[in-house]
Order: sequence, then C-alpha cells, then structure tokens
Amino acid sequence: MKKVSLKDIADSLGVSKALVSLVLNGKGDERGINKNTQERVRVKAKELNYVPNQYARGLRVGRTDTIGVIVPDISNAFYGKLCKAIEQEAYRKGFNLIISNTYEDVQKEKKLITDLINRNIDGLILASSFDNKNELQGLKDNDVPLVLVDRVFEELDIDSVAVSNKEGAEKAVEFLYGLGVKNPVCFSISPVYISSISERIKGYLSAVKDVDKAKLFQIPHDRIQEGVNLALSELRGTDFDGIFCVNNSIAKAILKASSTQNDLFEHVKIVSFDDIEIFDLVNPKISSIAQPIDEIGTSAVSMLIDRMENKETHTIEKRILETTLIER
Amino acid sequence: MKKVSLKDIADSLGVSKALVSLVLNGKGDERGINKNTQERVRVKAKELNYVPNQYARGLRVGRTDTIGVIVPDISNAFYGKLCKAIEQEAYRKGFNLIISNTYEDVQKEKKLITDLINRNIDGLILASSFDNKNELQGLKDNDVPLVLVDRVFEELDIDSVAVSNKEGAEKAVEFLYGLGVKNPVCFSISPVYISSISERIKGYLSAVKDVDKAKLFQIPHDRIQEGVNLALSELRGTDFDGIFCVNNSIAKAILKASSTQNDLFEHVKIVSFDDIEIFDLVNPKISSIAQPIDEIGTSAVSMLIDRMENKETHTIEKRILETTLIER
DNA sequence: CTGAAAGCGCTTACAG
DNA sequence: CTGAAAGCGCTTACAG
Repeated sequence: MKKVSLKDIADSLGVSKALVSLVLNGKGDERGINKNTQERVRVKAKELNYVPNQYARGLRVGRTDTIGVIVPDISNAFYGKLCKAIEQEAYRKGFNLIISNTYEDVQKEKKLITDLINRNIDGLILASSFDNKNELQGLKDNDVPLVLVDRVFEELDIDSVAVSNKEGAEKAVEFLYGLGVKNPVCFSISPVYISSISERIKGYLSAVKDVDKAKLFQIPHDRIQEGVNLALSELRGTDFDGIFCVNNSIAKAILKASSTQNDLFEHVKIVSFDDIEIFDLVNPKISSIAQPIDEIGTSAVSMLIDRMENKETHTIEKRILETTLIER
Repeated sequence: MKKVSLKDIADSLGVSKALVSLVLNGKGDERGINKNTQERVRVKAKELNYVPNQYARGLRVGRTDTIGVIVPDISNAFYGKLCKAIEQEAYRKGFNLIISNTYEDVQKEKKLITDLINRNIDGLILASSFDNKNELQGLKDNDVPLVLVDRVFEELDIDSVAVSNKEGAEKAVEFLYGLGVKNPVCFSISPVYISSISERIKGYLSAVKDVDKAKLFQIPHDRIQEGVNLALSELRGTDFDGIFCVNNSIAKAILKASSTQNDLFEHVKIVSFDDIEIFDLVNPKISSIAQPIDEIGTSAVSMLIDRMENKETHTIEKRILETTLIER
C-alpha cells in the first residue's frame, strides 16, 4: 500500500507531473491551464486520496511551515497557557508546532535546539534556561529566526517578548506595604540567572523600604517544597508579615505548607508573580501579578513570522508587556 | 549564507558524498572505511558546523522520527501532564513530538490529522473528540500507526491506552457511601459520547444504590462554571449529600462556586475523577480517583513504536490501567 | 577501501 | 495550453 504521488495522478490522467503540481497548488488559472483539465486533476487527486509529501516539498522549497517551541516545563500552568496561546496563533497562520521541554536542563536544551534545526524548522520560540548567552549566539549565527519569550538576554540582539518583571515585582511589594505590611520577604527560585527571576528580585530589592531587613530566600527549582518549608521554619517567630513569591510554583508550595501550619499565615500577606486559577480557590488569599499570557504568545508568533519573512532588514524588537495586579 | 551539505564536506576533503554519509551515520567501521579518513570527515563536519537536512533524509528513508500528538487541551492539567509523560518517553527513544489541541472541535481535529499526515509523521497518539468512529476508520485505512489515549473506541480495532473508567467511578461512589453519604449526585460533562465520560457515568449509575434518586447533571464543556452554578442552585434545599465529578474541570468549578456558597458544602462530600494538585490545597476537601498518567503516556509511546516497527503482524492491544482512590 | 549513479517526490524555470 | 528536465540533499545498492 504505497502512498499516492503526483506521478500516479499524472499517469492515470495522461498529463505531466508538472501540470498536476501546478493545479494542486492553485496556480492553474495563473498559468492558464484548461479549466476542464484542472477539474479532472482535482477530482482524481481526491479519488486517489492524494496527500502531498511534505518532505519532498520541504526539500524543494526550503520551507516547512513548522515552528519549534522550547519551554522549561509545559505542565507548569504558565507555560501550558503560553503554549496554548502560541499554538492557536500559529495554527491560525498555517504553522505547526514542535513543542519540547527542557526541565531546566541546559544540556537537553542544547540537544533540543540542534534537533529542531535538523528538522528544518522555519523558526524557534524559546524560553531558555541557558545561563550563558554564548549558547544563543551560536543559534543566532546559525541564522534560524528566533524569538525569546519570558526569559530574555539583555545583551544580545535577539527579538524577544517579556513582561516588565522589575516593575511588576515593585508593584507587588508596594501593594504589600499598602496593606500595612512592615517586613516583606522574598521567596525566589534558583537558578537566579534566569532574567525573569533576577528582574523580579531586583524589583523586590528596589521597592523594599528597609533594605537591611530585606530577606531573600533562594529555593532550588527541583526541590521547591523542601526549600519553602525550610525557609518558613526559619521565619517562624520573626516579625515578617508579608511574602512576595517570584512565581506560581513557589506560591503553590507555600499553600501546601500552609495546610499544616496555618497559624503562621494569620498575619502574613502574600502576593505572587503569575496569576493561576488556584488562587481563586484557596486560603490563605494570594494576590498576584498577572502576565498577559495570550498577548505574549500572540506577539511571539507574529514577531517570529515577521522575522522569517524579511530576515535582512527589520530591526531587533524587544517587546515589553505590562503586568496587572490582582488583589485578593 | 547557505547551509553546509554533504557535498561541501566531500569536496573540501576530496572524497565522495557517499563516503561522508556513511561515516557520519556511524557505518564507517562496518564498511571498512579507513580510520584516518573517518576522522578527517568527522573533524571537517564539525568544523563546517554540518547539520544534516532531515527533509532530504526523510524523503530518502521514509522515516521522520516524529510522533504527532493530538489532545483536547494541553492547558488542562490532565493533558498537560500526559503530554509531558509522552514527551519524556518519546525523547528518550529519539522521537520528536508535534503537539496540537482540538478544543473539542471536531472539524479542527480532522484538519489537524490531515496536517500531521501531510507532515509524514511516523505515528499518531490521539485523544479524540470524535463522536463518530468513521472518522477514525479513515485514519486507519490511511495506514498511519495510531494509538488512542484516554478516549477510546470500543468497536474499532485500534491500539489504545486508558484507565478502567467505569470501575473508577464505582470506586468513587462506593467511597462516598462509605463516608455515610445517602444521596450522591453525578456532575458530568457533555459531550457525553466521549468514551471516558460515558464510562464514568455508567459507573455512577451502576454503583448508586437508589437508582430512582440518582441525579445526573450534564454540564456543557464550554460553559462549565455556569452549568455548575445552575446545577447547585437546583440542588440547594434537596437532600443530596455527595457529589461525584467526572473530571477535574467540574471539580474546579465546584470549588469556585463553594467560595461564595460555602454553607452548601458543609454536609456534602465530594469525590472527583483526576487527581490534581489543587485538591491538596483547598476546602472543601475533595477526594479523587487518580489516573496513572505517566504510565498512560509511557505505554502509549511504546505501543506506538511497537506498532510502527512491525505493522503487519502484532495484534491489537487495548490496554486498561487501574485508578487509585486518594482519600482526603 | 572508495566512488559513480540512481532515486526518494516535489517545484520551477524553460521551451514550445 | 502543456511537457521535459533539472535539482533540492540525502542514502544505498552496485561495482571495482
């Protein structure tokens, strides 16, 4: 049961492959091919259940209509929604997606990037875990259209979409003060070199009133619950009364901890980066800094397509979107 | 800046493309190619930053090492985790994934399937929204290796992986009775023709003691909150004292509703299909029927690869995995 | 030990 | 209005 090819259609109709190709690609009129012939081709193609071989086509025209997407972890609510937004926009514009996760593993990220390039993707949307901008420089040299999302590299000339992380964090901390909080601490996640995280930390440090009393916890990303529990036991008995969480994973771990040590949170206000639906359902109340996820995804796709379509011209754009405070 | 091809390496070394191809595919020793020549080829390939063109390769060998995955919605916790499990196993075995969402849109599902076939995927993992098995029959005729996950079609001879939905639902309802519940109702989701959902409903109906008092709500999948609110207001004042939710989306809507009408839930026990992390963090307590998501994903991938490797032989396998009751 | 050649299925100048 | 031919970059018998 071999697949049907252009030649099969051509032979059974007594015309050339070229003609069939032209008709099926909608260039029949433009090339003045007999209406009747065109119709016969289309009918026969349908009858034989013809499916063009995209590999042959890709080889010939050098385009694959496929976009690669690499994120840390698609099962994280933020990246899940981001991928959904990217997928919808890409689909609308006729592109398929190859999605992969790095789980913050730099080696895996390197391998994935090579894999995707091997597969001749037309472009790449990347939320990178790299600590080193040199890795990306290589990618850029490779001439693959690239847009960074969520996590960016200031020093590199690469298109990117992200939110104003520092300002968002400042907004969060100021909100805590507004609620009467005196000593807000920051629960951050490591690795800290990720731009989004480091910016949020900067925001905390810049907004905190008494820098000497500022407290910053670095929770390892692969042992979040453990780290959060540790931090909380360290804080117990001190005069902290507010927590700024740099992302939703931290906030979830705090929620989990709160189920066994509810007392600790009676007089503690919490605000977290990332708005996730859980926050609507739980106690203690967690306010949040919401990111415009759909807009991030849509922007990333359209910037990437722009970049693909006119590679040479076109200056670098580093788009920064605003966050929204959601009070609870 | 053209991409480097086999020919470039061959020319610059004064050997043939064939030799370069052989060496780079690790067949140098097997074909007895001079160790020294092999080394020169590898060094040169690295130096020129050679990346093989997978489209040319795919065209030639008829394999793409790519698996298509179609799910209703990757931003749903269940499918997000399922995709993660699939991705990890596929990556381990050297395959990439093309992931797409249908959002329960049958037309989109049809188009996506055609798209993926056009892209010459080696196989497809599908959680289908089809109400009609004929759609899938077409796919099967097309000879694309296929494994159904989560949602299956009893009547079709297609490999599949799912859990024992009916038994899981029975377990859930029996658990409610064990807690002293007298009148458990069922919150289901429509469309009801989805196998997983219909099986869970069957389970509820078979486990419920007083069939005359059994109550089944069909909540439309695209207006869940609204439907749940409506159902709850209908139930208010009746003697219902237990809810079985057919999936996590329903349970989340109930949680949301509970924040404004907490009183309603004081004497109502809840159990839901799908175990999601929120359940650890909220009130009212929600027990759950957990699915072995990782195992579903891993099984799907290995069954698919099996199927790809020996298409003709190999009988159909409909794998059913067990669920676990998680009491809260 | 190595090379020349065919061919995967398509698209696109070119020719008539 | 239509066809013959080249060529995208690779792999794999075949020949020596």
